[in-house]
Amino acid sequence: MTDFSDKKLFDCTQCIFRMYSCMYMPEEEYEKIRKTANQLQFKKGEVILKQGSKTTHLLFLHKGVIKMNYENNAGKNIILTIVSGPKLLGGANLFFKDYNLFSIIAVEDCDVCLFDSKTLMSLLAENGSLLLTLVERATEMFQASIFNYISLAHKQVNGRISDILIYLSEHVYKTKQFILTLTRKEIAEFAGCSHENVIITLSKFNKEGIITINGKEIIINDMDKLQDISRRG
Amino acid sequence: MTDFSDKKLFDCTQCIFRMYSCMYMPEEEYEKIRKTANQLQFKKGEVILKQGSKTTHLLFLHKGVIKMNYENNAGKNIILTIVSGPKLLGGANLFFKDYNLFSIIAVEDCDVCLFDSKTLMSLLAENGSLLLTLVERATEMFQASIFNYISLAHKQVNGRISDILIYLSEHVYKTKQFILTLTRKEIAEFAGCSHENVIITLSKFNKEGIITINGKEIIINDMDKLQDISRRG
DNA sequence: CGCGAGCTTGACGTTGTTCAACTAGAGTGG
DNA sequence: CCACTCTAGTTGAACAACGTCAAGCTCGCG
Repeated sequence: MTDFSDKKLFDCTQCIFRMYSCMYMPEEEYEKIRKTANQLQFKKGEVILKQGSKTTHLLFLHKGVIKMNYENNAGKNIILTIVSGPKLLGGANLFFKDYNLFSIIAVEDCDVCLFDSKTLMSLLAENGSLLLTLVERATEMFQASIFNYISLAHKQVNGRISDILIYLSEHVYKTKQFILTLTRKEIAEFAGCSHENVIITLSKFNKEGIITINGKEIIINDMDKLQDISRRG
Repeated sequence: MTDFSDKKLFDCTQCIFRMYSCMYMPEEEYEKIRKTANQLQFKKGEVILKQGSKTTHLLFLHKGVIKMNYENNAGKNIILTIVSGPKLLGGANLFFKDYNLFSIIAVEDCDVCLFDSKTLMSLLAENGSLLLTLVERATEMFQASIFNYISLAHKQVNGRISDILIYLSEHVYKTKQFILTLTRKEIAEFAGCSHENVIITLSKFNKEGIITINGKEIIINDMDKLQDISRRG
């Protein structure tokens, strides 16, 4: 984690969070929030918000990829979702609990802004339109979570891995040819199966020509077939 | 579905939704919402909100038990969660999409109030504190959904059925001895397994004395053991 | 009485986990 | 510069978990 305190890592005038805010509140009001902001850079693997800690901050992910990780009481890791910036995070916790239900961990190097949630909430209580917008954005992860849930509940590993490949391609890396920054073990934690099973399934897809694997690089050759496998389960 | 139009089925002054509302807005404002309200009774099995239909209403469940049901494109039903009143529902969809992501179906006879969402939203935009409260209540289902997701992802059927029994006992029927209004098939759709497997697991728990089954009635004898099975997966 | 829906049980095959062994690459220290 | 270790990836075999199928059972209802 790197903190440059007074120095600004990224330009606040370009910030999407600011854009939302200033649609609904005067610049001076936004300044109150911005003053509580803390620009940070996280390296791959670093914990941004820790499960169980107090929810003192709302988090805006400018750039990079994170995983939402839940560690159960048996010490097993479960990946709830993978998200790439720019996106508002942590609102999930904000409306529920005074502690984080899960950890947010950098999967790639990330640029992040932390906002003091108390200041923000007090402003939001007086500005319903902004709150509505933020709630809409912040709860996006829940929708992803529900569809993951459906995928896990009624599909076997073939279908789940297909779902994950499609999701990564469309929502995280935003291209059909990407460098997989997740390990096989992490994919297993996302798919809810053993890492051996991930390997077997991926190399099966590779042999069948649906995808091409070059080390860490994955190319999706036949998106239709992948979607077909996903549909069948 | 029964609609008495002018007649009032239940007393609005006792309504929890009204209680929330009037904490933050004058009675006259609340009256605007109440005028759009539609008191309805649904019988077991009736669809209250249909998946895919427009989200024109927010739903307040006064009394009864409902299931949130997702039908996938293969025609399979998946139960996202089971909820008993009094509870605010449909907020989930409200903040995402202009159509319902899933159906809400009565599992027991239900007393329900439907509110026009446009009227409500316009009032909410000017009343952040109420909105915050509603968001907190309405998004409760997401938290349940996440924990179901975790349960499904990394537990086998023993653990999942335990989770469901604990959940039903603590959050739906609110007692350790209850009449199961769900069929074995519905439990299977909730747990993500075959209905035969539900039966086998339940009768195993019965033989081991953890629960007692008398037809539709279930008594949880050993909650600790159930929680232990849930923990181990 | 007969019918259908929900429930139950056992046999059997498929799917997925676990375990163990092996390979390759990256980092470390003598 | 090489041996050592650690991590990630890979593969196959044995075994357990789970779904599917088929049959029979009970209960409520027309």
